[in-house]
Amino acid sequence: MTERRKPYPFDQIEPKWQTLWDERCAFRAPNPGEPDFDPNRPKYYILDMFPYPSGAGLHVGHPEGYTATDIVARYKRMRGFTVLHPMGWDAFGLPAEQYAIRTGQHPAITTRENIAKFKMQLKRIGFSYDWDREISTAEPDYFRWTQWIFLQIYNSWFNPETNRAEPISTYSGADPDAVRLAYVAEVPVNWCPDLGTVLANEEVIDGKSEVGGFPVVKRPMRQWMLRITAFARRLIDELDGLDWPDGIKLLQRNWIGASEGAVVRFAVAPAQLQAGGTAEEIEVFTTRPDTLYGATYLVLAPEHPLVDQLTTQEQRDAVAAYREQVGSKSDLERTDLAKDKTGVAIGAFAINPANGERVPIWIADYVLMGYGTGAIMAVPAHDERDLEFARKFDLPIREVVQPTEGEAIGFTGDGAAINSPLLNGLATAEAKTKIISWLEDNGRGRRNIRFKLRDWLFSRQRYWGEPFPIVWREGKHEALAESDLPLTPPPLDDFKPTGTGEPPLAKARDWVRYSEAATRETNTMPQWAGSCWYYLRFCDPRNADRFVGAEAEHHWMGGSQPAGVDLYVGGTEHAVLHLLYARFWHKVLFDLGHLSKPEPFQRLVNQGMILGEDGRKMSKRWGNVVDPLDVIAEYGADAFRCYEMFMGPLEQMKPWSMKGVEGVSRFLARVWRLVMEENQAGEWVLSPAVQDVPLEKRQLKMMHASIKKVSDDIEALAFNTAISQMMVYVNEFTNAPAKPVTAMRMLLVLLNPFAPHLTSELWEILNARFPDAARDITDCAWPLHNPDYLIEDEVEIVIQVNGKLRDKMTVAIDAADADVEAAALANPKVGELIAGKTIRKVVVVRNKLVNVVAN
RNA sequence: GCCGAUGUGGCGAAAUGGCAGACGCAACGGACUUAAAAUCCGUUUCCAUUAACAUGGAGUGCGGGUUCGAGUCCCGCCAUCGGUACCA
Repeated sequence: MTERRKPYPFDQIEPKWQTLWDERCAFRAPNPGEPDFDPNRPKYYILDMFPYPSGAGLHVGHPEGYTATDIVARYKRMRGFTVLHPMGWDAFGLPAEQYAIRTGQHPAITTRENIAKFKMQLKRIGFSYDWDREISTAEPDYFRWTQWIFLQIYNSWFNPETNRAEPISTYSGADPDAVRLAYVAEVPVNWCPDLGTVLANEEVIDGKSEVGGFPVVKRPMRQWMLRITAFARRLIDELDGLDWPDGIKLLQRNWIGASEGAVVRFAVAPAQLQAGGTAEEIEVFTTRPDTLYGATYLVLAPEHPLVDQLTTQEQRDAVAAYREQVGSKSDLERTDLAKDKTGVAIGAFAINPANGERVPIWIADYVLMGYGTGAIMAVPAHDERDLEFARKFDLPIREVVQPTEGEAIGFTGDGAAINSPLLNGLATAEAKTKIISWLEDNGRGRRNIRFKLRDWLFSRQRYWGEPFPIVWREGKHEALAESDLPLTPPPLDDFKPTGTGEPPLAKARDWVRYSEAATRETNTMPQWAGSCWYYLRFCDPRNADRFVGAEAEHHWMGGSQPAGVDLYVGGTEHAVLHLLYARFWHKVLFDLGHLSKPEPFQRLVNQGMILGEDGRKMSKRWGNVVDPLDVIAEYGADAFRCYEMFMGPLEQMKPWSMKGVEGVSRFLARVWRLVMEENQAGEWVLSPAVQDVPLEKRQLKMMHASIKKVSDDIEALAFNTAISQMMVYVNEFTNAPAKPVTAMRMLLVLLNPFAPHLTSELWEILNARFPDAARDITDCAWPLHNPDYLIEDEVEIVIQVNGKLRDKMTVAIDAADADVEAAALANPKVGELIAGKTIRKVVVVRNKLVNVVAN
């Protein structure tokens, strides 16, 4: 097969300019204090979600967001901003470790190879990253500071008085370890017996391991936790000022899940207290304290600590059996299969504080230990789950809320209180307020807000991650000194899980032994750790003394806006976890005085997924993965970039189409041929049609309309319509006998952020013949449109009769409404249509239309 | 179940409440060519009427509503996709 002739010589142009940009460090962003730093230029920080460098390399989905940010970066530079546009690698992580387990290849080696491949691919697309700022989370120079930040968190606590993180030294209580933001707890983790390891939540799908599909069970283990729940309120409230999609804000709010309600204390019926038991009351959390009179039984989570004390002799065996049964259930069984309610009464009773009634206490696995107080008051008449449970076990159901219409039993909305002496007749909102006051006055409860958000399980039993800068001495943890950082993982030949749940680092006996009396922590941090603060390191990536220099941080992350990164683009898959974790770390560091602003990412945009040509998700399995390098080899990087943006709105999911790439490639070739032509020898030379001549009126209009449209569209990230406009621009000039050099230059400038190689080359060629402009197109200032050129003296307006289009006419711009109305009524078609009818109204919209209403 | 997004030609898509389908793909026709590719020009929502220029009607998932006028705003459905799931 002979190679098809290239529509224009992108295969020569693109490497040429990529090399030049590299040599000139064309996209270097100087920091304050550096010689070429210009304090008069405003800063603009444009960030991509950096990739995990997998073995498969990039597919065309990755560069979608990267292309969008690159266009904005190039555009903002031309608008006079100093743009920080960096790229790096989220280099710790499971796939490299799994690969190591299979092949014995050290993860550091595969990671290095994968990074090299990713970087080469990105460079071939012509992105304007400041490669001097490249970072990798797996390099000691980087993870040293990840460990340092962990120590900041470890050495802090959340002071509820000030609502801020503070150094642990300001805590006056007896046991600082009980309030640290990083703490150790025995918590249930995802234990996968077949893999012999603990899995992160994100590695568990439908109760089975992502790798291999083996069952996963909950098992309590000693784990490091981060106290993110202390920041729940702020993480919700401080979303308000951010320029994020509403859907993402909502997702985060729901994930954090604030519920307003009350804690109610139920006294345990005295005779029921067992020998040695001290529990006198049970705290429940409810969002419907107004239904207190309808609480006909209590349910505790099976793991609730009071269960042992409260269970009566007769019920011991049944309770033990039930707890055994629940404990052995996998997640899958407890959620998916176990929709059917189960539970067992423990024999004890409690007193409903509202009416003094004795109500039975049950345990059931539909009540979760991890939420609220791990105990509920069941109001079967007004809660679906309680109703189902009560019906199954024949427990009493009392209606206490009357809906405006319909059946009270099973009604969970707001209504009027009934059968509730203190509250009768009150609407739900008032009833809640009143009963809470009553509870508070009587010492039986208080107003309370609970969050769904759980503390962050921060340790992994893995090799390829940041080791904790912690040692254990006599069963107690203590921090390493900052001077001991970075703490590098030990070299290890055998990365396999131990099978016992003990981390692989435990195999490095010498490394683990810190001193005679102390041993190192052997857990490692999760992959999220490195990505929690990489945007900060980009501000000052080579700083050896601090995680980020104060001046650099202030410059790039400060400013007049509420937060630092001006534009952050990435996929929705990180809408919750990454963005929440990063905000949390940022707030801790902010509270401790290390940062200028409380929020990291001011403006967030999610790019939509690119599907395969068959409309399915791109995957090896379907064989529909497209490699950017293949596209670039055939059509060039500029066509690749433009097509990625021309496909449709950035946020939308859309399928790939090679035919579409071809179309965009034809457009770029037309741009090339506006300026170039082939001579007899088949060489491309500057076309003689390009002349220094004035523009015709309609050409001037086209030029200025395009400046306006392309500028507005880039600001709005509507790249597809910006490209459409440039296509129209090119079509306008394609058949013009002379191509005015002004118009050609203008087109190149507008197109430059999208197709930087092609436009750089043509700019250079034009400069050889018309040498009165900037030497390099990247030095050009972005143009401003002149609205005067967009004004017409005449305008075509639409004539409607009863809202239907009937005819058109041309009138003078801004013609008086009365004149337009008269002209419309004089129109023969209108006359025909309104014959015999009465004109009720004539609507005239200036320069748009006239609508005659008649019947 | 709950939350969110989306629904417009054969396809990707455009449209501050004011000419629905810009721009591109595909298809078809023409020019150039010995021929093809490439390039350039044109047609292309559907239905009906007409020899033809053309004319009429319908049309943005479905049903209502607001308005002189609705793809766009409001109410109620349906479908697809994504997230989440006993959170009291």
